[in-house]
Amino acid sequence: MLNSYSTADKVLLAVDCIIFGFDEDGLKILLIKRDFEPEKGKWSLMGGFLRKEEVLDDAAIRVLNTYTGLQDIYMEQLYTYSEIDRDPVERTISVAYYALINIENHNAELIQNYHAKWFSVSEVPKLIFDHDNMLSHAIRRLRYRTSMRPVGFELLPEKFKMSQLLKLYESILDKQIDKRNFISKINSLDILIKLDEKDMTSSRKGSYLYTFDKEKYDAKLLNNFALNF
Amino acid sequence: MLNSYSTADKVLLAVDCIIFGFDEDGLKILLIKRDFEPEKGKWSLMGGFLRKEEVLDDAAIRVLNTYTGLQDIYMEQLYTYSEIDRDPVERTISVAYYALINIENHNAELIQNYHAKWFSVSEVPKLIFDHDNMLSHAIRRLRYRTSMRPVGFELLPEKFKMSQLLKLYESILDKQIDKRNFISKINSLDILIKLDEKDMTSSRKGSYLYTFDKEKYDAKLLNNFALNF
DNA sequence: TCTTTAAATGTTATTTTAACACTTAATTGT
DNA sequence: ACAATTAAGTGTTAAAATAACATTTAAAGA
Repeated sequence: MLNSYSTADKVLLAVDCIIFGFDEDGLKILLIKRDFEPEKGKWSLMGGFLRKEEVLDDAAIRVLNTYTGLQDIYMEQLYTYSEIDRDPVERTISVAYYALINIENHNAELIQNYHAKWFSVSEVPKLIFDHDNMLSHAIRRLRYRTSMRPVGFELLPEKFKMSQLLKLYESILDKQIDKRNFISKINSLDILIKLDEKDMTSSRKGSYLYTFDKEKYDAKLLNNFALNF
Repeated sequence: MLNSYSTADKVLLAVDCIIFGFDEDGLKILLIKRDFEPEKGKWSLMGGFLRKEEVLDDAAIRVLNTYTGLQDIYMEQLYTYSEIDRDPVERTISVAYYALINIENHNAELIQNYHAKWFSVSEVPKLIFDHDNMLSHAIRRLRYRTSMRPVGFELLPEKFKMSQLLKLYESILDKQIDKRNFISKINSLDILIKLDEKDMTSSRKGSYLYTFDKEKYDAKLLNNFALNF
């Protein structure tokens, strides 16, 4: 019988979070060293089980908050993974989410307690279970998102240099982008505010700082466009 | 405690299938009239519960096969829905899949047994639970897919007219497309084989039939491209 | 004042896209 | 037989977007 609630099997549902950050070294993800069996001591995404009275989005937020102390974070559901033996302990279905966070804003203490560490996406160690698979899926999704919607507000500090934004796009798309073409395309989106302020730390000339125009940025987030670098 | 398998809640996991088809009237979806409570008699997507020993993809395939008799169908996981009260009987998380099928190939008898019916996407009745939401999500996804990868092989009969392919694109994207521009773009993809055969049923002049070059089609399916109509 | 360093800035050729209308092949009706 | 009908088939051009490319500038430090 297809549709009997009472006889249907129940399963464990987990959420796992792929947490992206960005700093001067490029695109990073946050991993934790598992402190329980199985695979204790191995690197892993941050995860937890869904609770009965909780929706998946909230479970993902809770997991992220538990490990990083962060709230109000950009998250998106990625995919649901259900291979029978993906978790060797017990059949567990996992819904993956990815988050974009500003590395400067996270709670370093919490991260230390959980033995968490930022890794460059190009230098990620072998992860437990099917987390490698989730990560590569998340990177593909982030690349796609970057070509269809603006990115940066979630990952950069409030004030940033154009060269930082360029580097962010280059690390996400994993390719070189012509500086002049990049600037004119970004400017055509009309989502940046150029400040009078300069950052003098990185060059003698100094470079202007920018912020995102949050309203225009959010408007662009809603309507997909194609931005080809 | 975040990670205790033994104390974590278990939940019911369902799959629901959004089944797209295409005929002379345009893009359609297959719905069933529920023959059990709750919401008996209302229109609904096809669904079923995940079994303990089954992966989600297989559950979606099983549900589709049960209602249509079809096998070897193009399906993609869409999204996982977890609102607390989305199913009034019991907390149920549902993983939605969408399928593209050739209407001509389905098993009409099975569909009759289950009181299934094809609806034009523009004339879909109110659906149970959050199925309306799933459907609009699926349409968005299908539109996106259509702009990034070829579509048609899964939905059209083996031999088809160029005008059918055009109409398929127009119904998916819900807009008029210039015939000449369409043909030159489709030809530039190099996925069609023009047959010597003509279909004489629709016009005095007759129109050439085409098939997809399956190998080239599948190759394009893997690498996203942007096709702007 | 000369050197150094990253920042800032525009132009042009190429490619892609969008807009647009007439001819053709065959059948049907007179 | 020929005129009318119907959907099929076919190219050109203007506009827009993209990609390629190099020099100048502002300030600090030697």
